Amino acid sequence: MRKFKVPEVTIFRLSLYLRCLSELEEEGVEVISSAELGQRCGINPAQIRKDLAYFGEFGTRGVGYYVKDLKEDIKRIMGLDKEWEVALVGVGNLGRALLSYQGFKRHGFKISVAFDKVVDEERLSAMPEGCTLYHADKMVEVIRERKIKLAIIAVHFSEAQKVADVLVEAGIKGILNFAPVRLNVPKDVVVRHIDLGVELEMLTFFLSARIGK
Amino acid sequence: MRKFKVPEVTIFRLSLYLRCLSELEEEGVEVISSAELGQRCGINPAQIRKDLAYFGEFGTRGVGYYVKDLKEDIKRIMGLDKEWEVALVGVGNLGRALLSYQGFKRHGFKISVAFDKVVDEERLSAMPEGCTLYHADKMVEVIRERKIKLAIIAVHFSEAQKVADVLVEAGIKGILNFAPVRLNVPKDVVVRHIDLGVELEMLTFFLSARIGK
DNA sequence: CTTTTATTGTGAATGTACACACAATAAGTA
DNA sequence: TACTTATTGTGTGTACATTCACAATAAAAG
Ligand SMILES: NC(=O)c1ccc[n+]([C@@H]2O[C@H](COP(=O)([O-])OP(=O)(O)OC[C@H]3O[C@@H](n4cnc5c(N)ncnc54)[C@H](O)[C@@H]3O)[C@@H](O)[C@H]2O)c1
Ligand SMILES: NC(=O)c1ccc[n+]([C@@H]2O[C@H](COP(=O)([O-])OP(=O)(O)OC[C@H]3O[C@@H](n4cnc5c(N)ncnc54)[C@H](O)[C@@H]3O)[C@@H](O)[C@H]2O)c1
Repeated sequence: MRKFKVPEVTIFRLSLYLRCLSELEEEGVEVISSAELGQRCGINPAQIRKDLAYFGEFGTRGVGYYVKDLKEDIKRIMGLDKEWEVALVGVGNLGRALLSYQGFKRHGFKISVAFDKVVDEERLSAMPEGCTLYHADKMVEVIRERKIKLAIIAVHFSEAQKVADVLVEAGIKGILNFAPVRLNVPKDVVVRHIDLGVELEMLTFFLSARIGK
Repeated sequence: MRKFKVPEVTIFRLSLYLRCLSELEEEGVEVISSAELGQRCGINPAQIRKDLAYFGEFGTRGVGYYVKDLKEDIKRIMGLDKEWEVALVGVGNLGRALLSYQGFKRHGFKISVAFDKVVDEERLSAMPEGCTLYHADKMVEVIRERKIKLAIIAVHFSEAQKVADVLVEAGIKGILNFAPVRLNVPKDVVVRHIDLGVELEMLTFFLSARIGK
């Protein structure tokens, strides 16, 4: 599909461009130059053009980019031209917050199944419309059956690797992991870590360096 | 303080090394080579040595690094040799999950005050021991009084920039932002964004690219 | 149809990060 | 003390990412 290797930061930025384009569309802007777009999302215009160039030519010289078209193009590039079902594992404090998060929908994601090793009234009552809670034993069966490819891990860190292994067995290909552990998975499975400890520590580094300077 | 510019990824990795060293210490390992440490956290040994070299010489040639010492050194480098108080703004679904998160303590962070524009029984009952909930109007006053420098933003995205402005006024120097908005702050304030939408979209890109290939 | 204008797409230059490979050196051993 | 061994700290080359700068070109104006 792709001819050349695309840097990971480029994908990250495409996602930013997409959000920005959605906002522009809502504001009724129809055409935008890389210069203006760059201003809005704090990125060098040449960078934007280079990023897009990995995937083709989307602009019109002398004019700029048609907001609606570029948005559709980036969505297609990122595989966002369809809805993605997501499986959530771990319906604890964090899991319940994620279940109630409305932001996923806007991006085209839907948590349609959740798993926990405890299935009680407290957890069942946290399930929103259109999402079913299963016991963790059902993971492989349900995920295979529904052909779900994306999962979120929100269990205690001591369980995270075990859960990841089961998810891989069930055919999951992308994992968003909130547990503070680097997961070990086959290389056809992509993992992204969200690590609050690390993020806060990076903040204190910059603060200390600044104050100490 | 620092002579040369340190890359951001280096800081990120220091935090990983730190976690790994804590684990090693618990396992009773006293000395470790960059080769072994690299193996454990999936990073090239030369990279580890380069990262450390930004800040001095911590190892012993022919031997390796003393786990306890290196851990203390990295903690000091990152400003983690003291406890940091953190202010949380927004005690909604996400905010409550964060309040109940035990992981912060291990890193030396403590959410000691929380703010919301709604102060009701539901939110008050979510406050753990040692953390007080105030009305959002009190932000500047309380944060100044307690000299808090770190804050977490967990309010609706439409409120995030306003909240950030108030936090800056109150003297906050580091912000962890969960709202899907790029915050505008003075350049002596550091912001880290946690953006679930972007993370999930990056996953779908890699999945689509792989499936389409 | 030709000229002007604006803005893309991209080669080349610069800057940054990574990995290799080895000299420097500390500790252990004879 | 001299020799051996292990492993760090770092100079150097390579790969990757960003920015600059401009030729290519589409649309608008004359
Ligand atoms: N709470 C937060 O704000 C927060 C923030 C960042 C990271 N995290 C991380 O997210 C993870 C979850 O945090 P939490 O606060 O929700 O914890 P929690 O203890 O409230 O919830 C964990 C849930 O996972 C379930 N579980 C445990 N093992 C399981 C298994 N093998 N299979 C299925 N379900 C299982 C438990 O029954 C529980 O419902 C932890 O690793 C934590 O470090 C939490
Ligand atoms: N819920 C999640 O799992 C999740 C995940 C990722 C990101 N986010 C983001 O985190 C933010 C919070 O999400 P949530 O689900 O907790 O929303 P929420 O609506 O449950 O909570 C928001 C809270 O902020 C308070 N608030 C609003 N404006 C305020 C202000 N100006 N000052 C003080 N308090 C204010 C509200 O009273 C409410 O208690 C959102 O921006 C969301 O996009 C949430």
